[in-house]
Order: sequence, then C-alpha cells, then structure tokens
Amino acid sequence: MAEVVEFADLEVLPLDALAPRERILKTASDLFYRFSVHSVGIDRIIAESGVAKMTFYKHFPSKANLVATYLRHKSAVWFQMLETATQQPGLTAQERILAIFDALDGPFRSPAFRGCPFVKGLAEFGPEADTPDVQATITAYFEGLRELVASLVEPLALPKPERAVIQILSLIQGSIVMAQASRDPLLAEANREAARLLIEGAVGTGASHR
Amino acid sequence: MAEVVEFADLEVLPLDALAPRERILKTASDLFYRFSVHSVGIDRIIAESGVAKMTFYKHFPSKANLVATYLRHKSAVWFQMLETATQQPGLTAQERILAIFDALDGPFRSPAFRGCPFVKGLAEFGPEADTPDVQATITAYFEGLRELVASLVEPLALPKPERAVIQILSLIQGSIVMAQASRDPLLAEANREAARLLIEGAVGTGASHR
DNA sequence: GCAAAGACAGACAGATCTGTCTATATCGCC
DNA sequence: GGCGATATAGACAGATCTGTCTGTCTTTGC
Repeated sequence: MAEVVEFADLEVLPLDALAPRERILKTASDLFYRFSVHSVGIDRIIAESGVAKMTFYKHFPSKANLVATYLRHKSAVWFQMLETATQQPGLTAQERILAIFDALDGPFRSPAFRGCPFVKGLAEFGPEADTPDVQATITAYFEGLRELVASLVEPLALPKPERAVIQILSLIQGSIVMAQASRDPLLAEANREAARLLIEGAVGTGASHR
Repeated sequence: MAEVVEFADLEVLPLDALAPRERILKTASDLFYRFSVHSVGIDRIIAESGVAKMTFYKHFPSKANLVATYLRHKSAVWFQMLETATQQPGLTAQERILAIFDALDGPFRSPAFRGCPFVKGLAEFGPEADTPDVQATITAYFEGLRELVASLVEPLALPKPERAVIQILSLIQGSIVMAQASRDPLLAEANREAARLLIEGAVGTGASHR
C-alpha cells in the first residue's frame, strides 16, 4: 500500500522537479522498458537521473532491488488502469471483460509501447536467475492478472470457467505480444471481438448468466 | 536453405561427437534459451562447449552473429515442426489451423520449455538495439508466422480473413506466454478450442468454406 | 611419413559492470 | 544563523565482458 503511494505522480511531473528517489525510479523505468534491464547499467541511470552514486545506493541497495521496484511500479499502474476500465459503473459482466481490450487499444497505439514489462522480465529473469525479489514480483503479476480475469469470468457462470479464464488470458497476453511485434491497429478490436465470441460461444453450451 | 542443412542433427548427437561449430551452436542455444542472451558470456559458451577461443571467433565473428545464428536455428526448427503438423494429409482447412495447438501441447509439457525465443529476443533486442542482424531475424520470424497463419486461414474463405489471422496469431503467442508463466496443462487444449470457436463463429457470419 | 590446416590453451587489452568510499556542498528546520 | 541530514562529484576496487594474439598440439590428406 505504501508501495502504491510512493509512486504517485511519477508520470506527470518534469524530471528535475522530483525528489531524487522518484527521479531515479522514473529514469530507470524508462530505460529498462525501452532497452531491457541488462542493457542498462547503473552508471547510465545515475547519469541520466542527475544523481550521485551514493544517493542511488542509499535509496536502492542494489540493482536487483531497483529492478524489483520498477516492476512493482509497472504492476501497480497497470492494475490500476485495468480496475478503472473494468469497474466502470453500468457495465454488464461480459462488458467488463471486453473493457480490458478497449483499455489496451490506447497503449497499443502509443509509439512508446514496448510490450509487457513482465513478459520481458520473464525473458531476462527466468526461473534459473538468482534474483528472488524480481522473480517473485513477476510471478505475482501473472497471478494477479489471473485472479482479476477469474473474478470477471465468475459472474458469467460459464460451464467451464477455468477454461474461459485461460482463453481470455491468452488473448490478452497474445494481443500484447502481437502489438509489440506488428503494431497492427486492428489488434485490440479484433481480440475484443474474439473474446466476445468466446464468451458467447461458451454461454451457448448451457448456463445462465447476466 | 544451406541455413537449414547446417543445423542438421543438432538435437540428437552427444555434444563431443559434434564438429566444433555445431558444438558451439548447440551449447550457446541451450544457454541463451535458458538464461537469456545477455546473461551468458562468450567465455561461458567457450568453456561449456570445450572449444578454444580462437576456434569460436573463427566460426562466429562476433557474439551478435552467434545470436542471430541461434535465432535462425530456432526459427528453422520451429517452422519445420509447424509445417509437419499443419501439412499432414487428410486434414481439413480448419483442422490444419487447430493442428498448431496440438503441436504446442508437447513443448508446453516439457520441463525445458522456456517460452518463445523470439518474444524473448524482442525483450532483449528491441527496436533501439544496434544489432541489425538479430532484429532482422526476429522480424522475419514474426512475419513468417503471420504468413503461415494467413495461408492456412485463406482457404476458409472467411468474411474477414485478416481479422481471423490476428486472432489466431494472438491465441498462439498468448498460449506460449501463458505456458511459460503458468504451465497449466489445459492451455493448449483450451486455446485449440478457442480457435475452433473463433473460426466457426466467423464462418457463421456469412461465407462458404471447406 | 609429412606438410598444411585447424583446434587447443591461455595470456592479454580495453571497456564496462556493480558496489564502496571520501570529501565537499546544499537544504530544511529550529 | 547554524546544525544535522541529505545530495553531489568522482576516484577506486574487483569482477566480468568482448575480442585479439601467440604459441603448441592434433588431425587429415596425399
């Protein structure tokens, strides 16, 4: 919870108006996301955030700690966006799920879009890496997303809810990967439609909903 | 075409029976896939492949060249598997598409499975990296997959084939990401079913096929 | 059996990485 | 206005990275 507050306003303020810790985190976040974690050294983060090395190590005891903090930040922002989108009042249960794809459309069109930080994290810090903090953060993200989708699928009372959860999750992650690889403007809409068909098709095989 | 031949038998022979070039490539391939490219240094590849440093640099002028070769290898093996699966005689056009998900089920269950090398490649060598060979190989992979799926969708004569291609591609990539993140044994089957529903649902909206 | 080509072992250079340390400057607060 | 906390600048250590170079050994073809 302090986790969320500490990142407040990170997106809007100019860099030099931020306190050192936030300046470091924002700089690192941008660089890690654009170039990958292993491609960006501490020295570069320090130089671009205009901070002294000792200041950096006072706030972040190690690079791994900074990476974990970066991922927690991305996770918090992303889940907040998802919850805003899916919890809008007046939506049916089905519309809440489809709202995820509507929320993806904007990011997909941004030139700064570089895919999912956690898929990238999995690529750089797989199961054999020795950075438990980082891996735990990545695992928590995927688990959190699964729980969110499961909570949205449950009110539909589908005959095989866990299958629908897998399908929706695959569509979400797949569309993010494809957006990164191809930048097709139809992506979000096509996958929204796919999700709709899946839900309605599953409903057809025998269950009440609303 | 020489590209494919040069990797022949790389998967089966014991390491020390291979010629130096193949030994290097197999060692690098395993290490890159398990630990990520940036986490594995040339020295480690040389040590584990039991080769001299000069021998390495004779066969691969740089690490980037080795990485590109590694990705071309993975691409060739993967497309060969896909073509074997989808071109089986006696399959309908729809079954050819679903055969992709059947082909994925085996790899998903392998403990050595670590996701898609090209998604991981995109994570480590994004658009701002200065390794054109590597990036071109990654781009070619995604383009090749798109073309393969498009060629399988086309005979279905769907009303919106490009939309179906996007949806199928997203399901494929999404299931690969999810398999890496969660290892749910239902993944391939659930997404196969999703693809089937999508195709049949799209057909329903007005077109002949077979 | 011998010459030529290729592989081996390992030192070396130069860059870069994470993390530590010292010494100086600046800022907030009473 | 002065004090304590915090930030700055930058040298430094030790490890590790890619790529080069020098020799010696092994294999292979004739």
